[in-house]
Parts: sequence; structure tokens; C-alpha cells
Amino acid sequence: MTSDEIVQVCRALGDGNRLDIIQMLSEGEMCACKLLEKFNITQPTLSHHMKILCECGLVETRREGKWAHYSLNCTTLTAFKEFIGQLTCTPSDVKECSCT
Amino acid sequence: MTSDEIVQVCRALGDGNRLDIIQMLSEGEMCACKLLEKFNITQPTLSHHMKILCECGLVETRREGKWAHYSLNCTTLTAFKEFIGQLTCTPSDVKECSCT
DNA sequence: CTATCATATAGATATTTATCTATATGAGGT
DNA sequence: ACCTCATATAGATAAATATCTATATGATAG
Repeated sequence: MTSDEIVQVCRALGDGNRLDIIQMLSEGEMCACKLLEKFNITQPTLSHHMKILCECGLVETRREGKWAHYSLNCTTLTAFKEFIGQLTCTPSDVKECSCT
Repeated sequence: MTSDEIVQVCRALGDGNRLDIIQMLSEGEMCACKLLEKFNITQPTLSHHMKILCECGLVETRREGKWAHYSLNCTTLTAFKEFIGQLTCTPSDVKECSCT
């Protein structure tokens, strides 16, 4: 996963509604209509958010007749979790500032 | 860590320059001047990015004379990693769409 | 005290984005 | 064929944001 792809995932998660959607999908597949019930947004706005979540690869769509079922994409989620997991805050030795 | 705080961290990470900064700080504390050398941005722009990273709690500043040393904040980073780590993509049973 | 250096703030601007209303698409049912 | 329902797209708009130049702040050196 490239740095740009990570940025895109972070942008996607950087919205309250979308983060809530992701948390719901973490509990399993859910259809658009069900998601729509849970939020105070219009249908086109939900559609827009789902598009962003899909485009960054975090979410995938299963279409069944007129319904759209969304779920988390394991490949992307796992790669993202790995990336974040690798960040460390081990306090290294205090260094001199070597500028100038 | 509230959902809103997670959103703020994600927004902070949703920029290529800032993500790169975080990756550098993951290797240990670094001063502003050193960071500035690595990017193709002006000093005020770097300052702006650092402010955003600090405001979301991911980064902390240690001031030493005229130099500012930045490092990752362990508390926030750990909480964020935990949040992301908890997301799961276990494919649950395919459910009927129970709308109308 | 003054000049210099590192960083922060102010203000401007172009781009992105979250949201809405209106409309299109496309699948099923009658 | 036609109507209805679920979802997507188009277009508009207000708010947020990434960047710059110019300037302020505050520490250190002479």
C-alpha cells in the first residue's frame, strides 16, 4: 500500500459520518437503506460518502437487485491496520538540533 | 478517545506531507528545521502542518531555546492504534436487506 | 541594545469538500 | 409497457483547507 493510498484512506476516515459508517460495517455487511436510517443525511449524501469509502478501497459493494450491500474490504483494512500499527513512539535519545 | 478525536487524527493524517512527517517522527524526535529540509514547502506551511498535528494530539513539542523539537505523543498514538486495530472485516453471514 | 536566527501568526487565494435539491438509472412487480 | 422503489449522478453552494508572502515573536550572540 503506497503512502498516497494511506492518505486516501485517512481522508475517507476523516469525517464523522464516514467513521461511524465504518464502525457499523465492522459489525458486518449492511445495506444502504439500513445505513440511511441511522444518519441524519439525505440519500445522495450517503451515496457520496459510500463512493468515497469505496474509492479508497476500504469498502466494497455487493449488488443484489435494487439493493446495495456494503462491507469492509479485508485486504485494504488489513494493510491499513499494519501501516498504522507500525508507527512507533519509542522515545529515542534527545538529539541536538543540527541545523545551520 | 472519542469518535471526534479519532476523526481529527484521521484528518491530520489525510495529507501527504503530514503523513510523511509522522513517519519521520516515528523514527524519533526531530526539530522543525530538520523537517523543513526534507520537504518542498515553506516554513510557514510546515508550521501550519505541525500545528494541526499537535492539535489532534498526535505530536508534541519540546521547546529548547529557539528550536522546536517534535515527537509522537505515545498516549494518542496508542489510543489511535487501538481504535483502528479494533476494526474487523470478518465476513458475517450474508443478510437479507430488511428495508421496507 | 541591536542584529540575527528559528518559529509562529496574519491575511490572501485557489482548491477541495460536505451537503442539499433535482434528476437519472435500473431492477421488480402489476 | 408502466409504475415504484433503491441507488447514483449532476449541479449548486457554503465551509474548510493547503499554500503562499509578509510580518510578528522570542531567544541568543555580539
